[in-house]
Amino acid sequence: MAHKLVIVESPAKARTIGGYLGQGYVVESSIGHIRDLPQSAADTPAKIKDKPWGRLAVDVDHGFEPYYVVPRDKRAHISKLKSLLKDADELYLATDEDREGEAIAWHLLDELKPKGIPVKRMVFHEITKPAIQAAAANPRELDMDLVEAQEARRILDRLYGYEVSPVLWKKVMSGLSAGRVQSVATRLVVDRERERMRFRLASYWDLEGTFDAGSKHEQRMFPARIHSVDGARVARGSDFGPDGLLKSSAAGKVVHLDRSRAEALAAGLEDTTYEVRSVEAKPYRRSPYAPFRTTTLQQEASRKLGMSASVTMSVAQRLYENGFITYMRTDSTTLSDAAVGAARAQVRELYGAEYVPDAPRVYASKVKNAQEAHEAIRPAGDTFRTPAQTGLTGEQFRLYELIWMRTVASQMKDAVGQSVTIRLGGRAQTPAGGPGEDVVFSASGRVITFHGFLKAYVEGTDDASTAKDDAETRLPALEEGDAVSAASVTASGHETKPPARYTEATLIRELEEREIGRPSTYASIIGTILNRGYVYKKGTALVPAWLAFSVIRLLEEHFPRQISYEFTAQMEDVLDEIAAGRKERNTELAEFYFGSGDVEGLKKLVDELGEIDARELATFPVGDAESGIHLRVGRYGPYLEGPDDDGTAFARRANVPDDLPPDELTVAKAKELLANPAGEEIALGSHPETGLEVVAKNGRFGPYVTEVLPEDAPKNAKPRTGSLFKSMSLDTVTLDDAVKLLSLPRVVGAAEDGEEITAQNGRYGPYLKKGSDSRSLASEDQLLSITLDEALKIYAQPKQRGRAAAAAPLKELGNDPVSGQPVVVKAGRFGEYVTDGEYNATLRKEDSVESVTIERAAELLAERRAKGPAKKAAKKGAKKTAAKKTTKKSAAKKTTKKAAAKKS
DNA sequence: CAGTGAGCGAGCTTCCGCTTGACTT
Repeated sequence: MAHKLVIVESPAKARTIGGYLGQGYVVESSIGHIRDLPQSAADTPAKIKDKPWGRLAVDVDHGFEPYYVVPRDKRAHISKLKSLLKDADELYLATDEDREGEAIAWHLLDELKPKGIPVKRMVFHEITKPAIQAAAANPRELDMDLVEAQEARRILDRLYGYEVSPVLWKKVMSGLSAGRVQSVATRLVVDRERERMRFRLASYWDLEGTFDAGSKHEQRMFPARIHSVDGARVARGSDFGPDGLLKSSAAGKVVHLDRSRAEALAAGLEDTTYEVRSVEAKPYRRSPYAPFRTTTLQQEASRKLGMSASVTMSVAQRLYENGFITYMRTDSTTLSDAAVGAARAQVRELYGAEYVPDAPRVYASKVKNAQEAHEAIRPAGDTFRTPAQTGLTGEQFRLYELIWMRTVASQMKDAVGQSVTIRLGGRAQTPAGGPGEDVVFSASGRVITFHGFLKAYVEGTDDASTAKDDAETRLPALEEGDAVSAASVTASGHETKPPARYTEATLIRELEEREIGRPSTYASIIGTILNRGYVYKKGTALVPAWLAFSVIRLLEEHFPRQISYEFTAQMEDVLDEIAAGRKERNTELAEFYFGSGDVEGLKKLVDELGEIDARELATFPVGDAESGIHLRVGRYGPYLEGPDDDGTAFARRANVPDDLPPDELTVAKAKELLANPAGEEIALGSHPETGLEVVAKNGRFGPYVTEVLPEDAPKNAKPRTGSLFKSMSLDTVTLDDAVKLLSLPRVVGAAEDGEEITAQNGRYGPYLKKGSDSRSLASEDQLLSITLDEALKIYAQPKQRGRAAAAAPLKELGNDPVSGQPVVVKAGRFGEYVTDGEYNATLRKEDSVESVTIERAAELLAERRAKGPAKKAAKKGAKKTAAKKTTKKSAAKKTTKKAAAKKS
């Protein structure tokens, strides 16, 4: 029997909706996007691979046409949808009503290609039976402007990521990445660390007193803090800037107490009695927090349950799939009518009718670019289950409880009370007993008379020193003119603190406020910058690695527009214009990529990067220039360079521990590190012949042994060194081993022509050397054991071309149909490959030595041949090769040439 | 960051946003 096929995005949603729509409908899910730009070279169709823009899969020269593929893991699912469509007499595309959802609907249409049946776009914002039935009855058309906006977003992100990342590979390190979102996230963390590094603390003092209101008062003792001296307010932390100086707004108006002044004042106040100068009472009122959206859930789960963003999301996913909560990736704080009713009913039941506001509370979204395709995150259903009724346990229980409490509290009355500020005045005495300064103390209190929502839910704080919303401080009921005595007055010192590092939760909140990233990606953004090594966690704090300083500096200097904090927000505005049909996708992409007017295009920036000095980029002064110390980010991590004992500039080096936060690398710390360079030295004993101390260390090229030269050795004398053999390790190496290693290079003997043959270890392993003629050895042990006879035998052989003893083929396949040459599979430096003697072709991911046949090999070789001979390919491939070789140095010429070639 | 001689077969890394997979006893 024919049915109507409804496609939504999520399987869990499909199940629920299926129940609401009933017979005649088949509800399936797309499981998110079904097509995308190819993610890697392996997924890129052969027909576009060789195009100049093949790597991008976007034809930048012809209308930015994207080339989409169905990812491997989605193919089976697409087949399933197609077969369901065969028996359908109507297709409803019911993906989310936002930019991405509209695009998914269009991709479904374009991929499934329904024939001769009506196709409708169905949208809803809450999953309740009436909402779904109404949506099915009132479909609309696909909004192609919205789809265009999504494509623009997708293509822009691709161009940004896939053009800028390779710049980093060339200039900083292979495998790095840049992107619209991750780079700004990294920049936030780096900028915060820079603030901390620039920060200078200020110290200031004040007086804290405990006062006694007298026996009439039930609440007798209360604390107060100094407020002013002779009418001038006493400086507090917020009066100081990050430079450690009083802010200009405070200068001249406040009095900055130092220790001696504060202590003198305290002493002068010993016998003082005070009078109440003023009592100021203000009503206190607090409204409930909005129901959870993705970011606020992540923050509270972090503060209260100690869950990382990714753990929170996976626990929430399980709750969602099992029908306990609504969808967890949302930027909306809206509750459906049913949810509001359920929350209010629950409030009445649990706390009583006096806690239920007269009218339901409505929460408008605070998020500017909110797409509002879903509800807030709340308990599922038309009536809420209490946590105890769910039968949940562990993390799921705790997260459900959090969501439930927050939702219920959001439909409760305000908390009300009073806040009171009391000022007490008294006169200090000078040491001589004369009248000193007039001193005012201030005490503040808060009393909550009706807790309202706070009874159910109090938001956590990121900073332990911040008072929670339900914190109360009671003060005695004093009146102006009352006399008060001090039980104690003490001077206390304080220091300003640098701005705190971001945590996962606070970084996510910052990104959301700046409209960067989406609910489905917040958790993974953190994962990306951690995985790339840009940032690491110290406790819950996110600390930037020096690598991030290098990368961000490059981006700031060469891609200022793209890395700006405003970039995404501006992009969102443009996308909205495209969605509204007021701007063109291609015009905007062209401006971004090729530039226009004042806007410099991305392509030009990338093409003209030749002059970037990678060394300069990775060098950071420690302290000011006078310190003579700088930090370098090398391939093996950060290291310091500073003056050696003779004062030679930057001659001494030392590693920087991986876990030393950048703001802790002070000049003093750097000097300490430079004074104790290198890693651990393992003393092996003294050399039986030279008497010199022999040590083993880990170095740039791996573990090695070396001698320690005496203090009085000539300055240019160099200690002998030798790499450990692969069979040895630092833990087990003996003095005996070390002596042998230090004896290398070993003179094996003289050849017939009188030239000396030596055996030594080198970059490519053990080898023999006779003048400029070298031969590889099979094993390191031969360095110590090979005899002159054996060496001469090796030299009697003609020099091996290529890899020394050509390894035996892994498999013989037969003859190639084209060249007629025998084809074999071999293992090489870059993996397994097939060769016919002239051409070599690496096996692809889908191939294996076992599975490869002569037919497959012929195919690979034919592909390889099509690219031309290895050496002749130099013309076309030279630039490519150059690019790779220059990873460590400069790629100046290569990029500009490429630019010229592409322009034509 | 210890300084050590060749010649030779590359291909790939990467973006942001949607959404769940899962090879086993």
